[in-house]
Amino acid sequence: MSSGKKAVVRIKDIALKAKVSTGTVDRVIHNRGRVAEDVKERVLKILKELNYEPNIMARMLGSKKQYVFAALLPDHSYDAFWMAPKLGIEKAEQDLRQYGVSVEQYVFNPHDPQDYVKMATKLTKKNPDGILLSPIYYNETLPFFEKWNEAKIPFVLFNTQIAEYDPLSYIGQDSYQSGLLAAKLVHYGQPNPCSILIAHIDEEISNAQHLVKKEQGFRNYFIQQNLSHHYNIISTELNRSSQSGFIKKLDEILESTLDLKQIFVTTSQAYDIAKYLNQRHVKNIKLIGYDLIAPNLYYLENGDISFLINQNPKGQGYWGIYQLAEHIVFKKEVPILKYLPLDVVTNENLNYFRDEKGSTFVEI
Amino acid sequence: MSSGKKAVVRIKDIALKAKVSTGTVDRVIHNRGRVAEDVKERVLKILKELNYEPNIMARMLGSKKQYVFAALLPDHSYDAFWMAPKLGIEKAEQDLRQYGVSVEQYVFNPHDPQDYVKMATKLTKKNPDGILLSPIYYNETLPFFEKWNEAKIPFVLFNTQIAEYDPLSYIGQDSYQSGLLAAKLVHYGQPNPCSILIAHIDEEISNAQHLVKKEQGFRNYFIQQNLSHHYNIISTELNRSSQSGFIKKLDEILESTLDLKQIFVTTSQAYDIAKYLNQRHVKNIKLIGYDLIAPNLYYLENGDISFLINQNPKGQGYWGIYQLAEHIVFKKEVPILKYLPLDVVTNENLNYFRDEKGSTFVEI
DNA sequence: ATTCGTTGTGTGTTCGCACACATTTAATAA
DNA sequence: TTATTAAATGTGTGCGAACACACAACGAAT
Repeated sequence: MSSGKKAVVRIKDIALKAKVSTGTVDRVIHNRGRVAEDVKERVLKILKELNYEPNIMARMLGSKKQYVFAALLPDHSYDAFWMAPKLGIEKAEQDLRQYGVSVEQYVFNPHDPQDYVKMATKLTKKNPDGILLSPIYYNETLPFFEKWNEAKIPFVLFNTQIAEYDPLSYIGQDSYQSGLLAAKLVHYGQPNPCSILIAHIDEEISNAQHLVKKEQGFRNYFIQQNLSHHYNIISTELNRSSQSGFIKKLDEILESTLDLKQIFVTTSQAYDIAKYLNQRHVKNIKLIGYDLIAPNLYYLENGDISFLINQNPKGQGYWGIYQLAEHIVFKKEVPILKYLPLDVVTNENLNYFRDEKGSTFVEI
Repeated sequence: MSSGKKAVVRIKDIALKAKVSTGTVDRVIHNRGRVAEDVKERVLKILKELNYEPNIMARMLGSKKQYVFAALLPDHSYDAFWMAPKLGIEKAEQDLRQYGVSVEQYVFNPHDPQDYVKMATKLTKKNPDGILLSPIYYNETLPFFEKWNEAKIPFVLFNTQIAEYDPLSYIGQDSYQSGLLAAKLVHYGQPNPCSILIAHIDEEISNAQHLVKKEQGFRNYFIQQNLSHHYNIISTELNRSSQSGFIKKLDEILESTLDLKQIFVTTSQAYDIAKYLNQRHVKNIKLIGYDLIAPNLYYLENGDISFLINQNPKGQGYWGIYQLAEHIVFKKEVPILKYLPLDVVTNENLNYFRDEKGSTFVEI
């Protein structure tokens, strides 16, 4: 049952009780100095005694302070995955507009580290109040972390984690755990011995730590379940830059692996495997992939992809900006790590994860 | 790139553009009358044109209005499921406290319709500003809907839907769709012909429309996929009031259905089936159930339950109160129907749905 | 003795909205 | 015509915090 009529304490009440003016109380609260030591003590004591909490509405109202956040993220025209974070960022911007928050987006070509550096430099020059970024280039990112730390600009990472140079927080998925989850789904759908393919598409595995973790999680599931001998797990890196090379490599794998029953695609390109399997009229291989982008949804709906694991990319963008605001605008504490849930999406529950009416799901 | 310094539109701006005073604009906005028709039109047009949105901070600041909401829900000591909505309600209350919102909880014994009526009556006497309830008794609820409609108290339903007597909104899951989802999971894990059991536990199917819908969805999946001939789907109602009767009935089913491979429990008592299967040392039957309550999690973790479908009960409570506030406090429009996502939960992604640190997932 | 600077303190204004109150305009009755 | 009233519109104030500014007191330097 809720508590009664808890009289709200105002600065005025504090001032009255301490026999000073509101200005003095204000100076004490904000530690602006110019208050006699004994008076300060007295006010501080009463502040704590009456459990004063500032009225956020009033605080926000008065100050016309504008906060400019910067978001550094890949251009979605190169990879549709990045559309969703962008939408999340824009939704957060809209929700926070009345608190004086605006977000400037700095978009780079995800295949060009130099462009990444260029945009990061440009962003830094603007000296924003907070930064949200997906640091897909490790080495190129570190110097900026140093700069931002020096300039005391808090930054939040999403989608890709770099633990060094403490960010304000990281928002994204737990890649290892998501590998475990994929393995569970594979195992559940394929209890009998067979071969399983892990496919990394269009990414240099040496440069993409999160894919390595996915694979580790996937393989470890079977080890933990004492099923290593049941399954023959192979992994490959595919590259779509050459369409014929892509197909040839898959042809080779299918020819040499007759009992292949499942393919786990660690990136968002499961649809390209589905397309290939369709072309080759292969029917008995099941597919699990990532991300609810349009081409994936097409194959999910007609059953060629069994499951998609949703990384909630829109939530990542939204929550990233929101975390910045929580810290900078509302001056609240924020968790350093914010893992978003691993959503198992099938044709049957797709509608609730799909971004139709501009809604998405995030943590409260 | 984000839009520039879009100056926020104030009543003053509207007034200026419409060549009237702020008072007139105010009257138009709040529909207080006493405005000439043509002026009203003009202001309305500009309002829409400039996309005016009231500044919530300023609005809240001025009025020290207190809102009291009432929540009518079953006592969680009878059924652990109801703990989560309660937590959600309390979290929403906390989040909304600074807008003057408080929530009074009216808790009833879910096995006693009279207690339900008693608490509903008590609640109604308090004349709250809004009501959130789970109307588990259809007939007993209708008269209250009428009363509340007369008294113009908006009410929001959660978990159980009653479409008549339009509520402000309904928050919960789509039972039919969730049956479809369960069927998909069953089918995926059991591609070969077998028998499947649908078990309704501790509920009169005649009095629980949502269970019927779950079964319909489940069965229709196989019909839609042209798999009816592959699977022998049987359903049963079990009652735990007699432990021996419960076991005897299950014994009979298992004896007479040798190829039983999957059991779909439509209620939150999958753990009791898991317990039974353990006692009988049955290993090759897979289980799918609902709700992340402790005993279910136990069996999910040790693998006896394959999947749990999460109904996001905490989110239902949270969002229910939040909807009321959106409508009553913030005077925004709210969707009549709010389906929460159907979460597929396994041991591998459980942690993100579990309510550990007081967090839960809801739509933004 | 005056001027200055420093420290401590109080006052007044602003933010956008809601609502009470004041004033103007138009319509109608005497 | 003027008085009376209703309708239409304008003005003013408070909400609580933040912050600019005013001002008093006092010692030090000129």
